[in-house]
Amino acid sequence: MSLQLKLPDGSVRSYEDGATGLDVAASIGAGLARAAVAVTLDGETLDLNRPIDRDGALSVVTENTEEGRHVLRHSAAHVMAQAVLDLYPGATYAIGPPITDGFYYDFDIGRPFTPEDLDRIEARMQEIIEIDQSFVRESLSIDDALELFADHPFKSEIIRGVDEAEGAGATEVSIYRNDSFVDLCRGPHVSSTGRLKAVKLMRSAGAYWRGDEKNPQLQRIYGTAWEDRKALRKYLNRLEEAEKRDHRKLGTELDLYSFPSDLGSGLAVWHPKGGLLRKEIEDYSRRTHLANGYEYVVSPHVAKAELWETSGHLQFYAESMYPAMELDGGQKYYVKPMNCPFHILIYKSRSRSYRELPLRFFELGTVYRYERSGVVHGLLRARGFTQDDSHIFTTFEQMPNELQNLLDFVLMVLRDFGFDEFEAELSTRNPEKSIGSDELWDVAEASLAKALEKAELPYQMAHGEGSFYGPKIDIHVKDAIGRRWQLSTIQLDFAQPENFGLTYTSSENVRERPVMIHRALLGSIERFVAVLVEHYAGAFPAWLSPVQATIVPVADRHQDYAFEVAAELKEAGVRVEVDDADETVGEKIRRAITQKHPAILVVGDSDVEDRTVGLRLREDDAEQRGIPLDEAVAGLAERNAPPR
RNA sequence: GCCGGGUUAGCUCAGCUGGCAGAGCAUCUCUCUUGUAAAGAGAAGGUCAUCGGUUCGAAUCCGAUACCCGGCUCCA
Repeated sequence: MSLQLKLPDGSVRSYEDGATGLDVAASIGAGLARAAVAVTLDGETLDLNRPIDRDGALSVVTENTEEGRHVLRHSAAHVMAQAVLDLYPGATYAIGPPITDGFYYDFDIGRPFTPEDLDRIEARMQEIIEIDQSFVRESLSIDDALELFADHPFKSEIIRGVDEAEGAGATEVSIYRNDSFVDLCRGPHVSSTGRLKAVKLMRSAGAYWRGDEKNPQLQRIYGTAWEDRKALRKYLNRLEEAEKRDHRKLGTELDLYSFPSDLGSGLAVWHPKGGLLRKEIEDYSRRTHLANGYEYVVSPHVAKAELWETSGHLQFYAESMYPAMELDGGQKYYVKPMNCPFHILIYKSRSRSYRELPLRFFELGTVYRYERSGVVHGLLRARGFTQDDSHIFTTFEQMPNELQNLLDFVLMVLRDFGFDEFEAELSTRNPEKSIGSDELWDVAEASLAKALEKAELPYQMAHGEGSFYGPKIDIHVKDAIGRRWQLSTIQLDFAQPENFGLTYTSSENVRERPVMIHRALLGSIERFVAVLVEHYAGAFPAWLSPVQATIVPVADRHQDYAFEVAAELKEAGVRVEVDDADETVGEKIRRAITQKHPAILVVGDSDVEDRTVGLRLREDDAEQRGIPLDEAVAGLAERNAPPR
């Protein structure tokens, strides 16, 4: 009997019975065999040294692919657990999966790991790697496995979980041994520890068993593993680059905003430069909404408890709300965590006709949410923030078209801010807990999906992840260094129109219930600014730059002319600064560059005489001399114009 | 909220086992009058986060509080 394996290039090759993945890889090429860490057979990943027991489509997983690194990292996690169990008798281990860019393992050791512990563990791991122990797979019955892991309660719990989840069919689990270390594991693994060429432990942290804070807290160690030292170094450089772009750091360096501790956790103040950046974003937002059929509304920051009872927030959302203020003889008021009830009240302020729908109320609404103290994170997760929030009230029939237009609008806005890679997530009904008719949900989900397809937006389904009151789309952008950020959200709501008894009069003169769409495009201005700062590393497009041009007089005698140039630029709408400090030209240029100003104008003797400027643009990194002032002003004014 | 780490000048950070609080940059003053990434000199700047404790003596040790940072969502 021979084995028929179909390779990715479409060819079918025959192999001896009992051939392993490594044999197949070697038959294709020695280089491939060296780089191989596993194979996939009809989608199932197998160890390289596992005999292939059936015909199928086979491909070789190499170590420099995401899938291959997954295998490396999984094996590295085992080696780390082995090192910890070696070094700390009495420690017990929980789970250790590969994750994006690395791996972790959770331990119960009775105390936290210190940085010195990590050094020791990493050193021990190196020893294990150098010994080059083989990973050996075995299958065990559930009962045998329970016996083997009798001293390790977390493992036992997992085994019992496998037993229940897979029902009568699954009576076996697999384990992997290397030397005396044994771990419950589905695999696959590299053939031996020597394959781990670039492993580094990153940090330790507390983590709850199965992520649930009611469970005991374990000690987690995060590490990373790559196919070679070079790839590891590249990853570490990437982390460094991300750190340089950190919006909290750049916010201080560029004097945009700060988080005074006297204010309280999660609350920011915006300095003049940050204020300007923010104003540009807000102006753009108002402008484009007004140009796209939205009506601008304004609502207060507090409202009576009854409003939040009607909306259901006090019932479902109370722990994220700032506590009540009591006044007027016991009347309770809450600071708003959301803007929707106010827009609903505007809708309800008079009777509505089908002729006015869809109604689109837009507001830059500032809300306050009591985020748990451990999760606030600069502007990305704050306790007070302003949403570019809108609520659209539409008939059921109009909904598909409205969603289509909305999605186009979202993408236009995100593109205007310099994002061009998007990904969406469509969250659908959870039948266990949701309100509204099947028809409502089906049409809504189909409309969302159709809108995504028409906009040619790649999307993933998040089945059952919709909230109880409606399905939603979240839109993620990819930034300049490849990170994903969730920004926009479009959320259908079948509950609030019901809660507030919203109606409109149809063409047949009957009362109908509108559908409500919540949506925020930038998300929150705060979070959006944070993402912009990190995306551009502080070097914003000219239209968003707080300072659009710096004028550098060469000597004191050029200052009058410098201010004249500044006045002309200001006249043309350019945000300009004159750096008249008692410093050298080089120093002033350096300051402007460090502050990421998009244009620097140097003026000296010849410029005063000829009414010209020396111009240095951020992207050119070289100066042009003797540009006529009129030309420079017109050029800068044009370059600084917002996208619309 | 929980686990761990942290908070020293506007910023970045030194300050060892308790014994007179420091540097660089920024700021201010003076000199220099400058043509594309840091001119020179001097000065000023601190309740060592806050409150309490231990001690002859606390930035340093202990406790509480506030704030910050890393995690707690990748599932054998």
